[in-house]
Amino acid sequence: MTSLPQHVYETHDTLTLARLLLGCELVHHSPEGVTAGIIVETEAYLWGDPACHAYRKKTVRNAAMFGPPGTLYVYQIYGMYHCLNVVTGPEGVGEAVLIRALEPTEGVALMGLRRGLDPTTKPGLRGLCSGPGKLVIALGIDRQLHNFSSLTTGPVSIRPSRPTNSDIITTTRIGITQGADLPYRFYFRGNGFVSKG
DNA sequence: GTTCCGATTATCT
DNA sequence: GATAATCGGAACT
Repeated sequence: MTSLPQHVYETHDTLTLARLLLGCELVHHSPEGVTAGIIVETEAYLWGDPACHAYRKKTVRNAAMFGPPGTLYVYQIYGMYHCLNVVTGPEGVGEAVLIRALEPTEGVALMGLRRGLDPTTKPGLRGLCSGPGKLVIALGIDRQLHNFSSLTTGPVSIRPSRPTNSDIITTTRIGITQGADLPYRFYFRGNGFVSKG
């Protein structure tokens, strides 16, 4: 239950945290049970970065990004899915790390239930959390409940874990057109739970 | 006021 | 590989 202390979020910049969070375990203590997985893929969104939601101005949607580091930023994407971010950078500065994929460690059955996996066409453990929208569903993350939630005091937390692989690959980010050339995506080499690559 | 388009995914061909 | 599903900002008129 030893989760990352608040000062970890406060004393590292966004790009450092994007790499530091790899290998840590994202845990959600929900009423239905505990679900968790090791973070194996992240992306950084920085101040002044055209792909960052906080690039233009503070809105109702991106308000959580301007909160203190260690806050959750959950937003709806494509009108039907959600993405989970760890807010980074000083309060008032809109930066965050997008969690793109997890290697499931706890509550696998519950995750499968939430994903509505058909046993006959089950994608298996690998497809359970191998994408930002998928892991939000699998962990039971709800924007109403968890946007603005603190990773240090709330139901969703991050704790240090064994490094599944210390070999980190750096590439460009996925699914964006602005700032597409920036090397802000990080993932473990050879890890089968990464969304792509 | 209206149109366009995404930090995606499942389900086709 | 292509596309539908679906909605709130942003960028227009």
